[in-house]
Amino acid sequence: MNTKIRNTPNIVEEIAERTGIAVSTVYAILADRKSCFASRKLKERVKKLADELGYRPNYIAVSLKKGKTGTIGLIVSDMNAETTLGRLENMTKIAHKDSYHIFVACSYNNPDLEDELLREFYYRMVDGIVIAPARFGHESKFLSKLIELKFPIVSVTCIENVDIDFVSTDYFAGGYMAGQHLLEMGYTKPGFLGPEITTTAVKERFEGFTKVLVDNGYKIDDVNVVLVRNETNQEIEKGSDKLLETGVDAVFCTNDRIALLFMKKAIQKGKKIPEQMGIIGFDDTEVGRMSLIPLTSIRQKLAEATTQLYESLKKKIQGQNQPCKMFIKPELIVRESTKRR
Amino acid sequence: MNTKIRNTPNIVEEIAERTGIAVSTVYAILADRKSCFASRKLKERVKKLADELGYRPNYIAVSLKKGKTGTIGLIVSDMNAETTLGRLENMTKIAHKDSYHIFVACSYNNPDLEDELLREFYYRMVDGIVIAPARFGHESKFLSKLIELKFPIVSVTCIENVDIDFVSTDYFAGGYMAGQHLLEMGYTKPGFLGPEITTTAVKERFEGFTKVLVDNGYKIDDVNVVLVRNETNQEIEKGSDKLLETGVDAVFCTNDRIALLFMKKAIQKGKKIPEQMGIIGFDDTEVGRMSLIPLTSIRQKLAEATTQLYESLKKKIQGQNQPCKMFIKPELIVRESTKRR
DNA sequence: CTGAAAGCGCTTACAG
DNA sequence: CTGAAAGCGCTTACAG
Repeated sequence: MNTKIRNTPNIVEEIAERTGIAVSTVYAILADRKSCFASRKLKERVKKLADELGYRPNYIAVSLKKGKTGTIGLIVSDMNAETTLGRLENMTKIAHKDSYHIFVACSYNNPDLEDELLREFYYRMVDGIVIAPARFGHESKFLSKLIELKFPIVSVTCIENVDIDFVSTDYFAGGYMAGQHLLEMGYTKPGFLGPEITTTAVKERFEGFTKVLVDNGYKIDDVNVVLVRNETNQEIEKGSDKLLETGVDAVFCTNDRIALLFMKKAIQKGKKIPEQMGIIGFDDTEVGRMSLIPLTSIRQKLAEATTQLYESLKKKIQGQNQPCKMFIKPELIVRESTKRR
Repeated sequence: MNTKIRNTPNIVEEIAERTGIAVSTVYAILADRKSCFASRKLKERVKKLADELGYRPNYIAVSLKKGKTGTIGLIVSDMNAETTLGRLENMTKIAHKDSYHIFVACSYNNPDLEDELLREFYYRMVDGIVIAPARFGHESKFLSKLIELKFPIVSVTCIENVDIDFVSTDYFAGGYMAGQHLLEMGYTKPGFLGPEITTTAVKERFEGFTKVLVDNGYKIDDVNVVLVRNETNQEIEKGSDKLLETGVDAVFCTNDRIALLFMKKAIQKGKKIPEQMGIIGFDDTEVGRMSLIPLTSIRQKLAEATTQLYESLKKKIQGQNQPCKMFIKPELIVRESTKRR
């Protein structure tokens, strides 16, 4: 009975045969095991043969033996945002130092797909998972199950009703900073433009923004707010028109793209920027930086957040499960679009 | 002698014990093997137990057995470009349909790091590799070795002196289309702005561009060309000034970012766009689309290219090694920055 | 139809 | 110091 169906010729066996030593000795030599006292000459011969025959240690076999795959799964929620690429870059860079490799998959904000991806990563035996959660519908059963199993998993945002560790941008602080900056620049009728408030990240931007206005003597009713149904250009442009009609002299938009579309509309209506209209976005993306009138924005500290997140995940993988719920304040990047003074 | 050091309790063994059947029968049931004629009741009991005990098939063990890991390594050359994210998105999406998962790593255009990443992917037993090659210095020994070994690997660009299969944008055609468009719009003094020509992708853009001008009666010497040392804002702005001084009335830039920086300079110098100055970029990125004066550009057909590349790779993984060297024509996207007529 | 056995390519503990 | 053996968790071919 020979059930041996090799995918490749076994090079280690061949080396053992050719040199007349045991297979396990070959392994010992190739792994530079210190308890291996083969002669220097023999060691060299083995290594040379290995090189000639194109030997590569089978990482899969090692993984099976060690119970660790040296692999981290990253689930992002969309593939458009510059922040996604930033997170990915930071994560691969940091993790590579510890010889981790990164699987990437995207949920497209679809909770069902997210659930499936979590399952797949889990079955593929990744050592840990970093998730940028889908925006809606987090009754994800599998996510809860992973947490219950104490599987190493961390999130880039806080998830409502789910006890997951996270390192998130402090969106409330971001909204507060945006509003404060507009007031400091001397604008007196600040407005808000964004999508309907269905996510915590947007809700907190909004609440931070209104908070600073209230702190400065505004009444909530005095603040002009336009929420658009979705973030298509068309909807945003309609929303911009609507907000412009209210007579605002400054606006905080929930992201840079929305801010730039608003800017275009404002200019079309004859507004001078920043003199007659201050505009501030969120995320500090290249579109804002490259704009003919460079955009003031709130920058998330992605590198710092990713590092913290990674360290937390690494500890979990190593079996130390310290809770980690952390918010990181973003920073204000002042550019032309708000420089009234 | 007990060398059994489990990482986890073996759930399959436990199920076998509890139900009084053999381990291999449990596997047969869990895999829904058709040659398995256990009673329906037994099957259900086994599956329920598996569920309760949190059984997951160990993908690593399966991989070891099958000699395939269901994994593709993607090496990108930088983490800034929108095209990188586009490729990544397309690749994960397509590959996921065949249950492949994607490892992502970045060479940062560093050939040594690229070499290392190729090695790592190879050792990690990925089934295939997709590479966006580092821009310079392709004497990469390991890449050549992989090709020699007929390891499944494909590239997003043609690599000089390396016999690798690829699906690339036809940059020459792109340059040609750009020049043709400027002429058709009635511009008469077209110029070129880009980095020093050290890569094929830039060289071909340039050659396509000059070709169409020559085809239309221009002499090479009549074409104003400014090449900048590197792509920092500062260098590009200096280059823009220099090109503006030559009296060009239109310019083809090797990418959208350069085009927008040039646009800003041209506007500062009082040029009306597109009336007095036509500007065309490359890559059709969001910065160009979102610009106050939307940018005409050349769009790479990334989705199509990635699909072709994936299909070629898949065949290689399956053992059919058909050569695949393919150029895909990009498309012209006309926006405001060249609409003179 | 069921189940014991061999094997995927390694590592580890241990007998000689 | 070397090497045979057992095991990681699965699958496959085959004996009963």
